[in-house]
Amino acid sequence: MADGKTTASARRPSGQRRADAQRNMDKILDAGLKLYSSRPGVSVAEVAEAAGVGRVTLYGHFPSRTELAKALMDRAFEETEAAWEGVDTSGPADAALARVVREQWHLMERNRNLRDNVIGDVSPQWLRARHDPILRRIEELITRGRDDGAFRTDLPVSWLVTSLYSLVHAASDEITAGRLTAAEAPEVLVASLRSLYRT
Amino acid sequence: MADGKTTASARRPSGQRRADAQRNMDKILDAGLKLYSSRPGVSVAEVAEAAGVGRVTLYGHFPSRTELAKALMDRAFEETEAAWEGVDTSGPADAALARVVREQWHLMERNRNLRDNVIGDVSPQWLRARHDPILRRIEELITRGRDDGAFRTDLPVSWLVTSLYSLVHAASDEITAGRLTAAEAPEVLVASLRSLYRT
DNA sequence: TCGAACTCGTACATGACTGTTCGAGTTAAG
DNA sequence: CTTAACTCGAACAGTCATGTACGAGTTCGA
Repeated sequence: MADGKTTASARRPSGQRRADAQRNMDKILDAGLKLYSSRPGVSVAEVAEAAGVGRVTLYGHFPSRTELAKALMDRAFEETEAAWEGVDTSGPADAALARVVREQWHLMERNRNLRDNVIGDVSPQWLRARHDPILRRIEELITRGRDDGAFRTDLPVSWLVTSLYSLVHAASDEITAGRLTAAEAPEVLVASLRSLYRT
Repeated sequence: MADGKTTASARRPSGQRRADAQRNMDKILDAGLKLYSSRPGVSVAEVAEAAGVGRVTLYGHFPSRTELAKALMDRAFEETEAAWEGVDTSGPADAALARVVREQWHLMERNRNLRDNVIGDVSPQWLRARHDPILRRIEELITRGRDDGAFRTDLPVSWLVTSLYSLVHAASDEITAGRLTAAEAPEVLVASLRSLYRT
C-alpha cells in the first residue's frame, strides 16, 4: 500500500506520525473523497472546512492540491484492490462477472466519479498508471469468458471493458435522476451486461 | 431559429445585425464549440483568442460566460434537431435505430461532451429542458420497438435511452484512446445496441 | 460619403483560489 | 512534566478569470 515517500510532509524522526495528525489526515481524505466524488472544481478550502480542519493544517499534510488529489485516488484504488480479494471470481465467467458487478458496482462508480473530477489536478499518465491494474483484472475475467465460449468475440475486449464502466456510470446517473432505485440498479446492470456480452 | 430575445446585446434599430458582427458571432460560436466540446474549464479569453476576436468584442455579443454557453448549446441542439429530419425513422424499429446511430452518433457524442463541459455554467434545469425534446425522439423510437416486439421490455425505457448515450460516449472515448478507429466505432456501437436491446 | 455600428487594446475593479509565513496556543508522547 | 509535534487564524503575495469603461480606429450600409 502507498509507498515510502508518501504525500505527507513532516514526520517525526522516529518515522511515526502523531496520533492526532493521522486522525486529521483521515478526516481530510474522508471529506475530500465525499466532495471530489460528487462534483468537480472542489477547492482546498472546501475540503479543509468539510474536514473540520484549518486550511493550513491541510497544507501541512498535503503540500499541494495535486498531492491531495493523488492521495485520494491512491486510497480509492487501494480500497478497490482490497475489495477484489473478497470476491469469488472462480467458476463460469458469466456468473463470476455478475458477482463482481453486484458486489463492486458502487465502488466502481465512486472511482469513476472521482477520476472524472480530478482530471486537471493530476496528469492523465499518472491516472492511467494507477487505474490500469484494476482494469486488467476485469480484462482478464472477460478474456477468460471469451476463451470458454461464454462471451462474444466479435468485439474487442477493450470495448467490453469500457462499456462495463460506461454502463456502471450510467446506472449511477439514473439513480441520481430518480429513474432507478439503488436496489434495481445492480439487477438492471447485470441483465444489460449479460445481453451485451453473450455470444 | 433561436428566439426573439437571444443572447446578442446590441442590435441596430432595424433589428438587423451588421454583416461583420454576424460573422464574428459565428466565428466565436465555432471556436467555442471546438474548445468547449473538447475540455472543461474553458475561459472566455481562450474562446475569443481562438475565434480571432478581441475579448471585448465577445462580451459585446454575449454578455456573460453563461450566455455564451447557452448560445453554444442552443446552436448544437438546433443542429441536432435539423439532422433528425434527414434520417428515415420509418420501418422496423431496430433497423431505424441502426440508421439513426450510424448517421448521428458523432453529433450525439459532441453534444454529450458539450453538455458535460458546460455544467457549472448553465443551470441543470435549463440544460434538461433543452435536451428533453431530443431525448424524447429516441424514447419514442425505442417505445415503438417495444410495442412491435423488436426490443426488450424487461428494462425501463429510460434505461435503454441512457445506455445508448452512455455507449456513444464510451465509443468516443475509445477513439480518443486509439483503441477504436472512427470507422469501426459506429459498427461496434450498432452491434452492441442490437444485443442490448433485443428481446 | 456620412453616420452609426462595430472592433480593438488597454486598463480597472472585483473576487476566488493557491501556497507560504508567522506566532501563539494545544496536544500527544516518552 | 517537558519537549517536540501539531494545529490554528490571520495575513500576504501571486495568479487568473470575470465583467466593465473608455477612446480611438475601422467597416458596413444606405
